[in-house]
Amino acid sequence: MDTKQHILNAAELLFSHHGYKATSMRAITESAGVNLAAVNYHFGSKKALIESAMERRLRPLNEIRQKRLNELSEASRRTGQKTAVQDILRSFIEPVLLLKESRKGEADFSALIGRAFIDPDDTVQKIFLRLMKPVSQLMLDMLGDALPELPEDVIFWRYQFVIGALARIMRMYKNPRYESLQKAFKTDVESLMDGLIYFTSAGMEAPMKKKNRHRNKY
Amino acid sequence: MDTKQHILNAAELLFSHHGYKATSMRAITESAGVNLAAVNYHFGSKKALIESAMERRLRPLNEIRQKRLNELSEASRRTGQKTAVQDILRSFIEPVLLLKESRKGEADFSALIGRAFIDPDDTVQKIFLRLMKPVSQLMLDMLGDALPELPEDVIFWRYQFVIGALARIMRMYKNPRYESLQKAFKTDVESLMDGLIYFTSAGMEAPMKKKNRHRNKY
DNA sequence: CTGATTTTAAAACATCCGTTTTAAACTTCT
DNA sequence: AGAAGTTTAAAACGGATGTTTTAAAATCAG
Repeated sequence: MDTKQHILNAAELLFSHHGYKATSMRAITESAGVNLAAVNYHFGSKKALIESAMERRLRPLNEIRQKRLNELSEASRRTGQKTAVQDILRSFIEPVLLLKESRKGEADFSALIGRAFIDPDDTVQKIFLRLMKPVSQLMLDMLGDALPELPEDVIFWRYQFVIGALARIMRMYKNPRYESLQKAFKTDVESLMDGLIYFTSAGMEAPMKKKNRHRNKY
Repeated sequence: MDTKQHILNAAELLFSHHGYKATSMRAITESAGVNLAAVNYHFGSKKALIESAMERRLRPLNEIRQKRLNELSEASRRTGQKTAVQDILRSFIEPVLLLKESRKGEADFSALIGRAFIDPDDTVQKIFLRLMKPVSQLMLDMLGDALPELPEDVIFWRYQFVIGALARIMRMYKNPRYESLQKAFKTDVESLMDGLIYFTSAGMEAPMKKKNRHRNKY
C-alpha cells in the first residue's frame, strides 16, 4: 500500500531536479522500484501524479502559513497594533525552509516547491497557482494593511519580488548544481532564512521615490 | 540570408514561453516559416541553436552592464567616494528592462533571459552561467566594496535575492499567463524597474540582526 | 479459504522527438 | 553562364515518450 508513497517520493525527487517535461514515467518507476504501469494504475496519468506530488507538500505547508498569518491578525486585533511587515514575511518564508530541515530522510521537497514556482510547463503552473491563491491573497491583504501608505500595485510587485527571491534560494540552497558559485560558504538554513526576511522586510518598507530623478544613456 | 534570423526569432519566442525541452524543432521551423532541416543546416543542433539565441541577447546586454559598472568604479576612483549600492543595482537591472522596451518589433527577448535564469535543462543552465559569470563576479566585487561591513556570504546571498526578484518580474511582466493576477495594474516598465531598484537597494543595505531573537513553533 | 484488490512482467500502441538523407529548386556572385 | 551556396520538399532513421493491454502472481480482507 506504500507503493503510492514510493512513487510520490521518486517523482518528487526527479521532478525537483529535472522539471516536469524531462522527468519520464520510466525514470520515476525505476527509481521507485515499481512497475511502469503502476503510475497509471494508481494516479491515472503523469499529470495527475505530479498534481498529487505537489498537493501533498503544498497543502499542509500553506495551511501552516495561513494559520500563522491568522494568528498575527488576531494578535493585531487584540492589541490594536498594526502587524509588523517582518512578522508577515516570516510567517510566509519560515515554514518552507524549516520543513526542509525537519524531514531529512525524505526526498528534498522544498526543492519540489521551488521547482513548481518556475517550471515552464503550463500544467504545473496552473496547479501551482491554484494551490497558492488563497495564501497569496491573504498575504497581499495583510501587507496592504501593514503598509497603508503604499498603493496596491506597489504592494503587488514587491510581493512578487519576495516570491522571486524565495524561489531562487529554494532551488540554490544545497543544490549541487550551484555549489561552484558558493565558494566555501557553510551558511545554515536559519541564517539564510533570517537573511532573506531582513532583506525583504527592508525592501517592503522602502519608501517610494519620485521618478526620473536619475538620467541614463541607454 | 535572414533565414537564420527568422529561426533565432522564432526560437527565442517559443523558448521563452515554453522552455527548452518543450520547444521542438518542428514548432520552431513552422513558426519561422522555414524547412525543418534548416536548423541543423545552419546551427548544427537544437542545443547550438538555443546557445546562439541566448548569446545574441546576453552578450550585448552584459557588455552594457559591465561598461556601466566600470564607469561607476572610475567615478568612484576619481571622486574618492564610495559607489552607491543603488547605482550598482541600477547598472545591472536597467539595461535588461530598457532593452525590452526599445525593440518592440522583435520577439520579447527579456522573456528569453528570464527563462534562461530558470530553465531546468542542464544545457541551458551551463550556457547561462558561462555568459553571466564575468558580470556576476564584477557585481559581487563592487557590492562588497560598497558594503564593507557585510561578510562575503551575506553579500552573495543578497545578490541571489536580487537575481531571483529580477528573474521573476522578467517572466511576469506583460506575460499573458499571469495577467489574471495583476488586476488592472497598468504599471509601466520604468516604474516597475525603479520599484525593483528601491526594493533591492533597501534590502542590500539592511543591517544584519542577531540570530534566534524570535521563537517559533514549527 | 475465497474473492477482491494490488502488483508484476512483458509487450505493444501511437506519437513525438532530434537528426539525417536525397534530390530538386532557388538564389547569389563572378 | 556557371559554380557555389542556400532552401525546400518529403521521407525516413532510431529512439524516447505516455499510455494501454494481457495475463500471471502476490497480497490482503472478510
